[in-house]
Amino acid sequence: MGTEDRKQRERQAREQLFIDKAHELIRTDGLLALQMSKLASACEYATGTLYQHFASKEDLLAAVATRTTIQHAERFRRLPELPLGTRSQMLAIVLTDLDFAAANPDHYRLMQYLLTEAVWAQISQERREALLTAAQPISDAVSGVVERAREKGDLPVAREISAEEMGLGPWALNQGMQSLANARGLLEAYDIGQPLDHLLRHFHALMTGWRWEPRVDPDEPSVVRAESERVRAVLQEAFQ
Amino acid sequence: MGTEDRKQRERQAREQLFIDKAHELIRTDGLLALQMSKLASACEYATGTLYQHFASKEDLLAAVATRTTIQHAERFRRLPELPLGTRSQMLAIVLTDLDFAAANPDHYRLMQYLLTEAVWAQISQERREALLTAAQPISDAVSGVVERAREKGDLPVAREISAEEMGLGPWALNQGMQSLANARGLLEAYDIGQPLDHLLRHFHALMTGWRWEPRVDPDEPSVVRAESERVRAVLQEAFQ
DNA sequence: AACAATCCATGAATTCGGTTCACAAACCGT
DNA sequence: ACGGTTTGTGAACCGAATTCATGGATTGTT
Repeated sequence: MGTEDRKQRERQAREQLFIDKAHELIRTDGLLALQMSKLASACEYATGTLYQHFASKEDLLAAVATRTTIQHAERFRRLPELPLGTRSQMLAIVLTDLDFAAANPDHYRLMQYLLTEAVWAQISQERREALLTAAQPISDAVSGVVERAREKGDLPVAREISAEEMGLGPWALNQGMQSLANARGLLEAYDIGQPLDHLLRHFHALMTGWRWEPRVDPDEPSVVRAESERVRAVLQEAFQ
Repeated sequence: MGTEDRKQRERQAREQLFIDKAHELIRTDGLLALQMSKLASACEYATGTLYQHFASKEDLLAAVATRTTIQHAERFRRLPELPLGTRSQMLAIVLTDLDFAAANPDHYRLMQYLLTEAVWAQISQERREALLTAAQPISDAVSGVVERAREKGDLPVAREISAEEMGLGPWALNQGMQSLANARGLLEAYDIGQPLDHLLRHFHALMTGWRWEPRVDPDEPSVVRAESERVRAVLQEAFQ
């Protein structure tokens, strides 16, 4: 039935419009200022129409986060092809994430908000799964690099730890640093600047601690910086 | 003026009552369920009275978090006296934090919520500072251990990184793992269990990567477990 | 002790914004 | 063209945070 298809497409397009506009409004006015009625009228629809697409405001926010996550995840798909050793590929993941966070400062904040238990509970099962699924390629990329590193002998296979659990280390380090960096005033209060530069050094310490070869010494900032530059150049090259 | 003093004390006591009761209500019914009017009547006061103490609900929550943080911070004060090497003292910090998080599952969630930009903005300057100040001893404990380790030669002094910035690594790792562990369904979706056990292994990898002596090999779970047991025993001994 | 002035607890009223729903318009097949 | 159904509308609803006019308690004064 052709008409059915068209309606489905139109519905889809409208949902996209809502999500894009919401993202835009969040970018300009902040998460706090987003109001369902304002969003609706900005899209030239009635408030009720929003609720034909999203079960709640949190649900809408989850949809926004999902969309952004899908775009983000896209960058990881071609990672294994890069002309980089496994350890540098892992660094490439962290750098990609870092750059993405810098370009989308709201995204981490939004994710942090959504993953708060109180908020998470307000999101429909369906959207929660969609969000997790969207993030899957990122997790897969991490596990994939770990597996390849183990196969190639770059990374000793430690007992009782899966590739996913290995990847949890850099993931948590990254996540934690983003949270801390985003909490306005927190790190400043402790005289800590440039948290994200330090993230890279701690990342190398972590990798070296697991004996992931070839080692990069976290002690020497210039070495760490040079390796980041090298990997960034490869990423730049590969992705236009 | 004695009467003034008494009134101050009573006011203080009432504020404490509000904070304690709020903490209790959060423990039993969850953060989501906390209502200002319910809290007020649970304390046998009118709603408006709450607002003589707290500028907003977020302000109240910050006060709850501050109180808990002060209790938590207390545990770090006597840390330098412990009969442990510097690296084990650092582990002691992580373990203390871990145990505290296990005993106060709401605290991390509450902190995560409060540090969300949207929420943070709702808290009065005063309370924000109080919360940061309350956490200061923890940060001091971390920096202190790093400094002592450097002095004793357990930890090489890396270039361009302060003691605070060194401590940022384990802090971020810890924080990130807590966030991930708290996001219901997130780690399960990626087949990761026991995230906090893995935290300890990654912690040792990080420390070893910075060449903090004496090394503990993250590869061997039994070694990691044994070291945790040893340090836990010392903590147990010291703090009754 | 009586009185005025001040303070401050009270809880009903206000406000705000997310969510619902009765109605109407648009759409569909006959 | 017409009945039936689906979909969009936005005013009304509702819950919960916050405010504020009120009155009772407390303090200071004569």
